[in-house]
Amino acid sequence: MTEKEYSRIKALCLDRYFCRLNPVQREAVYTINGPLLILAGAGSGKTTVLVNRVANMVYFGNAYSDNTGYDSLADGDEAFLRAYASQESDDSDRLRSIIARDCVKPWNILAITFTNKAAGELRERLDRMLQGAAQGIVAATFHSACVRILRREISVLGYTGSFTIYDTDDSVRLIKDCMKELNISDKMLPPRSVLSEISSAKESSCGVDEYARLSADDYRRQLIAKIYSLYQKRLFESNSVDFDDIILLTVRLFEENPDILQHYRRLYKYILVDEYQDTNTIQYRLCSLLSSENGNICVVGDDDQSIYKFRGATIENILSFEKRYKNAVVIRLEQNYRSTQNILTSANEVIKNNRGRKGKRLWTDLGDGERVTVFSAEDERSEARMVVERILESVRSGGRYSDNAVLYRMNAQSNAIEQALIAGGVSAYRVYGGVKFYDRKEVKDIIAYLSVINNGSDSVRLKRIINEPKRGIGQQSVELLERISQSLGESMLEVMRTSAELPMLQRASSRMTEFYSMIEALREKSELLPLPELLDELLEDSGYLDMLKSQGDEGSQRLENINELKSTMAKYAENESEPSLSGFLEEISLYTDIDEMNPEDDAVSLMTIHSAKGLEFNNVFVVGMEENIFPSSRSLSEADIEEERRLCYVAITRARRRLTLSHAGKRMLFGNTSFNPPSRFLGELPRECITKAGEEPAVRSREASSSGSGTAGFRAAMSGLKDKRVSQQTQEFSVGERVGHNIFGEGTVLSVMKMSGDLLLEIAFDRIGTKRIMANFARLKKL
DNA sequence: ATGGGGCTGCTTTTT
DNA sequence: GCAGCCCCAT
Repeated sequence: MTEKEYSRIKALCLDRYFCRLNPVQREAVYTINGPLLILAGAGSGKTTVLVNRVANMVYFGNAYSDNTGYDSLADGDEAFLRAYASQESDDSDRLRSIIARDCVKPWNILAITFTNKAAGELRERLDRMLQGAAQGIVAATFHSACVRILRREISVLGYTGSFTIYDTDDSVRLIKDCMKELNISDKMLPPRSVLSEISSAKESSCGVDEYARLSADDYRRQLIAKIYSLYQKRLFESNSVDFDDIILLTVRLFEENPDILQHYRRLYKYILVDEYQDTNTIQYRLCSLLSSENGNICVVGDDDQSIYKFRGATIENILSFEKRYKNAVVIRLEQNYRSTQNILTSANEVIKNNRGRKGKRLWTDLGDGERVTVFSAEDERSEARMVVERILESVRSGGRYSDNAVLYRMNAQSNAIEQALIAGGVSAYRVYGGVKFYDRKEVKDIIAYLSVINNGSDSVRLKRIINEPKRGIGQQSVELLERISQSLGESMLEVMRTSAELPMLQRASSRMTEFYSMIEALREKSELLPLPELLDELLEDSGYLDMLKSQGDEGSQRLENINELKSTMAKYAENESEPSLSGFLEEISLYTDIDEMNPEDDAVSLMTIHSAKGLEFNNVFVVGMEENIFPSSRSLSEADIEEERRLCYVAITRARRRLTLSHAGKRMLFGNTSFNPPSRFLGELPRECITKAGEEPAVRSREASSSGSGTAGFRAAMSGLKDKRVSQQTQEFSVGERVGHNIFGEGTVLSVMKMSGDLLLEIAFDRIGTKRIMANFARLKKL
């Protein structure tokens, strides 16, 4: 057999093996070495490609491109290959044994995703496709992959392996403490914004020293630099890391320890990154550290679905992949297997208005399908009623509740929909997001107890429970205790143990040693008892159970939540080969409730568009398509608007068969009413794909304006201003009066209030909706 | 040390 | 419109 012929037959065999894929998908599957960028449009079968590509790596290795051995085929092999290619044989094991070359070992593959859910799905599909051969492949989130590395290696950075992972709430508490210690008022500098500043510094791999260096001429940044530095010191003393540290410390570990880096480079020879458009600078750096030697990095993403810029994601990573990796292969998956053409054309037309994109057009062979409905409602209540009617209609004609999803820009919008569902007799719905299970106070308290048992240095969580339930260790004592602990360089728990010997703590010492003994006893039990039993002991010994029992109905509700935590624990203990307290804490600290989504239960899904990414539904409603809502009133720059538009693109492409977009002329939100014109995105939909419906004319509804609104100056003038109750008339402007503004156009005054020598007006502009502005600043004209 | 009342604040949020 | 947080009064 000639080499050419062998190569041809071999390709036919592989094509047959991967016959469920389209040719472009197969190309991606065959490209296993070197940098590869897969631009995967929504619904283009990206996970299928990833799974098949891994299968190809493990089963066939370089078979596709490696032609060696064509001249030394065993007797019958050639006939077999021809038979296999023409579907006369199904013996893929034999195919493998003939053509496979340098197969990749499963444990040399690291697949990184963003959510636990995506990681779980990937793992499951790999298992299904590869069966036992998938053993050893690491499919994990960025965070869990890094935690795994840190647990082994972090001692070289001075932490110990049992470190605690702080969530946002813990971090804010710690920031507050630091600010108090530094005498920085939280009025001037809100702790949350300090945290987000520190977080974005970490996301662009900017450490404490570098941050301080870059802050020389900015007072605010100087303050933050001080807080950042103390915050980091306290984290270290508590043997704790925050979410961003997980990645940052891993990168630092690699950069400062070439031998460790070398080890992981040899381990993870093949790296796959899903949702690459959502990676931030530090994640990029991590990937490039790991892959720069082998160059085997495959990233999958869709620049049009990048919606997490506000969390530090930089679309640059995907846009400049080809520049960073010179020999990168780029493959575009544009065939969509999810939606009808009307939906896809709508999505294409909307996203076309963005400038910074790679450019692609989704298509399908599923046919045009129904037109997209654009519904105009009078207010949010009738909008919600319309949604419910249509859901009921779809269920009446044979659909399931779970075929339906209602998507909105922000969680606060869920209420109106929920009310209407209840009113319409639909109890089969589930609201995702909002208050999360692990955010509940009692759950956090119990987790704090467990954290202290696991890591005695964890001072933030110790402080959370030291007097919960009340045991007479008040704020005064805690502050004293903390100061002593800091000056002695010992953990608070340790100081409590020896409190009897410290004159300053004499008064509270018996209660402190008692608390110490309780924790110590529980720690000993934690080494002997199964986790759920440890939890029982904890509830008993700490007095938490008694406290809840005395709280009546609310207490028993809380106890129920704790029991739910207990069953999560039991489940964990069952599934894990070596269950441990620290393992459990780690798992739940990296867990969110959208992971809970259960395709089994037949319920309407209510969620933000952000949470809907990656999901699909037959029948999708996007409500609140209004200026100032979607796009949000906070998005003023063109870049912000583009991100909103991508969000709109994500929303549209969730729909498989039917899509309804709606807006309300009048909406009650956060306790006041606003009149907003339809979203500009509605105006970008192609006429031939939509049907208009609804209760026009809503109050003051006009054509969507597509012009950008506002300027940096106005943004500055408006930021930080808060609306207080609707107030009485003042001498200059009165409610109901018509006014003109040189940028926003004409509008009606909704409310007026005095504010620092000026007037804060709330005005419903005809063209761009309700805005709050300062009268003097805005140079309003009376009409 | 604790409990209640008023004031603030508020997109989105993979981990 | 609501919840969480801070402060104050007890």
